[in-house]
Amino acid sequence: MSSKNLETRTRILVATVEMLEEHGGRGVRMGDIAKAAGITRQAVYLHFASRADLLVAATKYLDEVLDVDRRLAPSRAATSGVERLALYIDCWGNYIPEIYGVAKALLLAQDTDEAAAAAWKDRMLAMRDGCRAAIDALHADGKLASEWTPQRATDALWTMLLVPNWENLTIECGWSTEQYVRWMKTLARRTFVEESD
Amino acid sequence: MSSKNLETRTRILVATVEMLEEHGGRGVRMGDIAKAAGITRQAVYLHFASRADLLVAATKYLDEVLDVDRRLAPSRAATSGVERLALYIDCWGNYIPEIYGVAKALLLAQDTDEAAAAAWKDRMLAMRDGCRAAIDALHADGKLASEWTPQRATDALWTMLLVPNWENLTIECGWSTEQYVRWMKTLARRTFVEESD
DNA sequence: AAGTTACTTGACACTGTGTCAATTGACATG
DNA sequence: CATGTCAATTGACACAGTGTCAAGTAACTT
Repeated sequence: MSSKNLETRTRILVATVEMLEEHGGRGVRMGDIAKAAGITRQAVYLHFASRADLLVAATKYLDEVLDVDRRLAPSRAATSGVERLALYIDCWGNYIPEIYGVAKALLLAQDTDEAAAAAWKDRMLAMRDGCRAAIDALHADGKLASEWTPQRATDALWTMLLVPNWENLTIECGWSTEQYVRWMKTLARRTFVEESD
Repeated sequence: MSSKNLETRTRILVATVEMLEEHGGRGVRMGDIAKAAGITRQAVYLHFASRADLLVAATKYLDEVLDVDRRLAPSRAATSGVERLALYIDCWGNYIPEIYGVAKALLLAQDTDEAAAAAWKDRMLAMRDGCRAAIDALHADGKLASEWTPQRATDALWTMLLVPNWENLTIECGWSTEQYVRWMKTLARRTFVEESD
C-alpha cells in the first residue's frame, strides 16, 4: 500500500480512513486498523488515547487531505446569495461520499462513546455554520423567501443536508451523488429563494 | 408502576419501552430493563433470544399499543391524492415522537447487531410503502408534478420523512413536532403536487 | 557504552451480552 | 399428600472488544 516511511501516526490515520471507507464505517476494530497500519494494537494507543480520539483525528486528517477549505472557497467567493447557496450545496454534497466511512463510524460510535457523540455534533455544527452563511447571504440580498426567518431557514437547510439523507437516497435508493446534489439544489432554491418576477 | 399482574413478557416490553423512551434510546442495558421489570437479567432471556429480538418485539408491541393501523385509517380513506399525502405526513410525523426511544435504540444497535439493522431496515421499508401509496394516489389523480416519476418521488418523500430529520429539527433545533409536521406538509405539497391553475 | 525513543509481547481489568446448571417456590393434578 | 411442571432465581462462566500495564527489544543518538 501507500508509504512505508511515513510517520507512524500518519500511517495509522491512513489505515483508519482506508478501513472505514472500505467497510462503510462498520465493524472496524482497533486491532484491524493496527494490522492494516503494520503495527500492534497497543501501539495505536501510543498515538491516540481512545477509539473516539482516533476517529476524531481521522476526520480532521481527511479534512486536511481533501482540503475542505479550498473546496469551500468558491462558495465563499460567490457574488450573490443564490449563487452561494448553490455552491455550498455542491461542495458539501460532493464531500459527503468522500468522508462517509469515517462519518458513519463516528455516527455509530455515538452509542457507546460520549466523546464520539460530542465530536460528531461539533462537526455537524460546523456544517451548520456553512448553511447559516449561505442563508445570511441570501437574506442580505433580500432574496430569502418571506416565510422564513434566517434562523429557521438555517435549521431547515442544515437538516436537508444531513448525512442520513444522502445515505438513504444514494445507498438505499440508488441515486447518484450527482442526482442527489441536483435535487438538493433545486429543493433549496424553491424553498428558500424569493421568486421575484 | 403499571401492572404487577401482567404477563412477565408484557412487563418486560413495557419496561423496555419506558426505559428507552426515558433515556432517548441510549445506554439502556439488558440488566436495566430486567430491573425495571422486576426480574433478573437472565429471566429476560427466557422470553427474548437477544437484545435485538427484544428491541424488535418492543417496536411491534408499541405499534399495537399505539394502534398504528387506526392512525393510518384517515390517510387510507382520503378521497384525493393531495389529501392522502397530507394525512400520511400528519400521521407519521406525529407518530415519530412516540416511538423515538425505541427507534433510536434500534438505530444505534445497527453497529453491533446485524439483526437490529435488518429489523430497522424492514421498518423503514414499511414506512416507504406508505409513501409510495400516497405518491401513487397523487399520480392517479394526475397531480404528481411532471418532473417526477412515482418511483423517484417516493424515494424523495421517504427520505424527507426519515427519523433523523425529525430528530434534528426538534431535538437539535428546538422545533415543535407541530412545526415539523407543518413544514413537511408544505414541502411535500410544493415538491410533489402539480399546481394546476 | 549509555541513554533515549518507538514499538513489541504478553498479560490483565472491565463492560456488556449471552449461556448454563442447579435450585427454589408456586401451583396443579393424580 | 406426593408429584410434576413451570417460571424464575442464583451464581458461574465464555466471549468480544476496549483500554492499561510492565518488561523487553531494536535502532538511532551522543
